[in-house]
Amino acid sequence: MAGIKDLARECGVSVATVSRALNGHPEVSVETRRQIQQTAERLGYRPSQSARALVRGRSDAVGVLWDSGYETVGRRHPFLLSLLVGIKQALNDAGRHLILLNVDVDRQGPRAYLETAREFQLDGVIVMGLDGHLSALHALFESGLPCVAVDAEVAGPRAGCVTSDNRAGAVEAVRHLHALGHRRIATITGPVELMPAVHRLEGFEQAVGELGLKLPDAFVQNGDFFMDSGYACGTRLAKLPKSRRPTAVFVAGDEMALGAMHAFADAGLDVPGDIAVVGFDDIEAAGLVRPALTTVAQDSLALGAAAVDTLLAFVDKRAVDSAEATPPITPIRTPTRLVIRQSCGAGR
Amino acid sequence: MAGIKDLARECGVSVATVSRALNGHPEVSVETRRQIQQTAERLGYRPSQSARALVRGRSDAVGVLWDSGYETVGRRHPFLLSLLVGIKQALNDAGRHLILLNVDVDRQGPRAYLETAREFQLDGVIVMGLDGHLSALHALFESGLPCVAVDAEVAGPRAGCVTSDNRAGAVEAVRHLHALGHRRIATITGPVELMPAVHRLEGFEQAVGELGLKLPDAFVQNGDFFMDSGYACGTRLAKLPKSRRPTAVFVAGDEMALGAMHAFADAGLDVPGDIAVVGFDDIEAAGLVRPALTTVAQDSLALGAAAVDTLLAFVDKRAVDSAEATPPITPIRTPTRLVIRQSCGAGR
DNA sequence: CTGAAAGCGCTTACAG
DNA sequence: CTGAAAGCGCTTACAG
Repeated sequence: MAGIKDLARECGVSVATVSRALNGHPEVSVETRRQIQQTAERLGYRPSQSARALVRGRSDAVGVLWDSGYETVGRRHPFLLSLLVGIKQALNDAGRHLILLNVDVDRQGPRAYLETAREFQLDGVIVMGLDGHLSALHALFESGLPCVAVDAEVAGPRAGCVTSDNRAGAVEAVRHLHALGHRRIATITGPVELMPAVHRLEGFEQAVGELGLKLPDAFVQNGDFFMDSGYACGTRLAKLPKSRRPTAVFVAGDEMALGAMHAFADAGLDVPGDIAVVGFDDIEAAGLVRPALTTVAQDSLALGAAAVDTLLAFVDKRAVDSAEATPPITPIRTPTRLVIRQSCGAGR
Repeated sequence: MAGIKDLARECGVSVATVSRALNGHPEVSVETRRQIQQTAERLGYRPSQSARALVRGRSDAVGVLWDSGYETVGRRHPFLLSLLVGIKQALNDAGRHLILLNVDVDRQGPRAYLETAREFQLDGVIVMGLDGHLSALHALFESGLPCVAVDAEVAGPRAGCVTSDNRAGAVEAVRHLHALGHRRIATITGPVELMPAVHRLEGFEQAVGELGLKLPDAFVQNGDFFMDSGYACGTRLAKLPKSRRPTAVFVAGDEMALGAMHAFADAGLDVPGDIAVVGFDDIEAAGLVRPALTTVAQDSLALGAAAVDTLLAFVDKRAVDSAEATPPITPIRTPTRLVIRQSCGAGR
């Protein structure tokens, strides 16, 4: 309610001095600053964010772009929601708020993301749960507005990417299965157009190669990260004659892993007795099912923090030489952690 | 990039006319409006939200307040995240964006919620996952700023409350168990200071009473909505001598229900053979465990929509007679739906 | 139906 | 160290 004028009058100084005092400018005398701060506290004064953003040309707010596709089926992708919590926490620590953008590219045209960001004078945008290849995103990344994509490769003058270390996570999972004695290890992949799915598959193949294991074609089944596809892939694996059936499966996502476990149960296979299962993500359900799912946990808090740190680094680095060629972006990689439960036969 | 001046120059009209045309004022000639709209489209013009908010005194944005307590353990409360999706969808339909507020009452003082809302000139605030008794919330609700709490009773001149019909949901669950032949039905409650927990317990007691069932003290076990408490309560029920043990349990939250199911398994009891279980919420894991959990589903999309509708109704009704006594608020109730799976012994 | 002008609440050169 | 003034990009009475 109280504006800067009221505060200035109350303190007997000009609005300029109030502004300086509250924004930490060094020229203000200690005494004056203290009085202004106290009075501001007493009156419950808060500067109008609109006025501030208008005059400064920036809002100190960060936008989060979040695929409507996943939204509609919200509960289907619990990892994204955990990630949102991680992002929010990190933004909180940075003293910023978060705007959840509602952008409909189909209706508002291909520049909608960028236009919306400008409309709010956002400091930057974090993109999650979106396929990085979308042309509408290109306009955003190439605009020079700071942006960070989670789990998607992007290019642009002030664009970055953060992701879990999916390759290393997959390698660790396979090695774990190998250490438990498994030699016939299959995988169920995510959709191969998505970066995390690709990296998890690469890690799987790398580890299998390094360990000198055979990899028949049937051992690579393609899913889409959702449970039903895991069930379908699991059914196909279960149908293999016993001598050619894997004794363990690395599944690139927990929801698919749970689907596969159901398929195995329905096919009369015991998990982990007949077939061991390791998932990826560590969604809540992983710890709630029985046998509990061994899985490669993503650290959503760390990932959110990495996204925010990366973004704010771009924000600070305003004076980028925009003529300079955009370098290929190396994604920041957050470590994963193997959570051993029962589905691999090791825990208890 | 392009401001209203550029657009005005391009169209050969004044900025006032541009503003009117784009804001749908009726005085603008059809021809002029069309030209302005097309040019705006072509230039990718978007009005500055800051300038707009500053001059209009409102931002067209809605804030969401979300307890940091739950955040820290984010994954622990999947229902809140589903609800957030519901809210976002509804706000999307209303053409508004959503600001996720980061407010630290401990650090910023008891008026922090309200001050933050004013700072952003929010149209209103939706509060979720917070105990409505917090004194810091009182200041918010009583301020006259439109606000809606989900699952908490509140009072204030422009304050509302939405919730699932927890009583009816509980009644339906108990009747379902009764129809399956159960006569010894216990419950595991949520924390009794929270409205949903209270209503679910009331619904349970009401149904048990109407059906003429006995309710020994041991049949009401108090949990806290989290899994471990469900396990503890389940263990206590399992330890009852068989003749005094319930044959069915209505659990006021899915996470506790899953905990209870584990307790029963560990005690050598078969679900649903020895004891049937019905949960509440329908979190993702409910459909992923085996036996799959029968549960009273909350409709998070409908609940989010109800919250937004209620809030926007307050926003439109600016001219409230603030002298008028604040009426007790009747919460809007969203219907629940019993999802029958295997844990109650009915499905398959 | 349209334009010129005031003003929303701030921040920031520019003087002193 | 402080103040008077300009200006950020809009909307809206007020005239015409």
